[in-house]
Amino acid sequence: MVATSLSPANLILDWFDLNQRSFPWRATGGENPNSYWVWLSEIMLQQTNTTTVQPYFLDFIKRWPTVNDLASAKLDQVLHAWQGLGYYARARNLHKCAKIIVEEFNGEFPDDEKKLLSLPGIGPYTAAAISAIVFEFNATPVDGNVERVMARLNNVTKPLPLVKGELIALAKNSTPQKRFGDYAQAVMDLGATVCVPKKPKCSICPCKSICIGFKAGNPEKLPQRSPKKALPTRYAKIYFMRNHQNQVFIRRREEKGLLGGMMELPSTEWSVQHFDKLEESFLSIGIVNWKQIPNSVKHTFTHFHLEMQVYEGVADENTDISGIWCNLEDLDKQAFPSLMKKVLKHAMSYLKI
DNA sequence: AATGCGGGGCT
DNA sequence: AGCCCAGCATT
Repeated sequence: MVATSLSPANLILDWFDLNQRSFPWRATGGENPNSYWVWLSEIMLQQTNTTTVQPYFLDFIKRWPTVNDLASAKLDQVLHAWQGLGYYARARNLHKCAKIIVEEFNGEFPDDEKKLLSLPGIGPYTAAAISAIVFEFNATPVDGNVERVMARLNNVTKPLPLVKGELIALAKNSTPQKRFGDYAQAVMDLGATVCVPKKPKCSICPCKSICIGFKAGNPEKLPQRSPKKALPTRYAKIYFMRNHQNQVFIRRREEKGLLGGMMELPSTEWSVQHFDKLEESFLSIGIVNWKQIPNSVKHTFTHFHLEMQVYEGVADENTDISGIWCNLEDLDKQAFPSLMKKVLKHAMSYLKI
């Protein structure tokens, strides 16, 4: 049946069979996927590349081989292991979800897409991915890869996010009535290795003959996106404060919001006002002789740039603010986000410690 | 529907 | 410097 074998789904599945990629979370041969591994990897892979995820994944399953082990861990241990991976709400929800799986689902992930969707950190994409990959349900996970492949195959030229619903419908309609897990991974693999955002490799694409976007001539322009706003810049002064025992003052950020639950050095407000307009409350809390460290630390978040001037000083014995005095050699045991690692490196490099 | 939420690896 | 990414939660 030529018409069937030339369907996009069959072309993609045939390509997948010849181009299997190996990942530590992916089942090989005939073995069943490990639901804990699939779930953990899918959470890590939200907005994050496989190359970035792989070492974190291996570290996690070594520390916590089962969902029961993860549920028994302290949140701070999980945040520490997650440090550098970003989107820290994922780590908090991961831990919360593990506890629910153990306490309410007897340690087993529910074989029900709606129940999966109700769990913290699991949205439409992840619920569909687990349903298809672990349970072989008829589910269609739609991520950025799938959106791009669908937009090009069907030459959808209207911009995201306007056409998101349309792309989801196209993805569902092209899902074959077989091999749901393989197909879900096949489309994403195609998007990650062939139908890539820049300079797609159409010459080796299994769908070249049926791709309307390719036929139209500019698949690399798809999907279109609505223009984004320029990021504002915020400024702050941040304080590398030691005491006479040569300990560093650190504290924990609030559980919610930006870098929630992670450790930080104290700083002024992160203000759109420039440095010279910033309040300098830390200059008056019993510190002698703050010195500004030359240059600044720059960092970019999802929605703003941040530029920080770093100050160093030694606190007198009466300094009384809320936080932790941390030994220098214990700093790497703390759950610092990348920004704080940059600041620490900047200060300690300057101070030669 | 819009916004907040990291960080790294491309070009 | 801008782009993208195996998205979710909140409002």
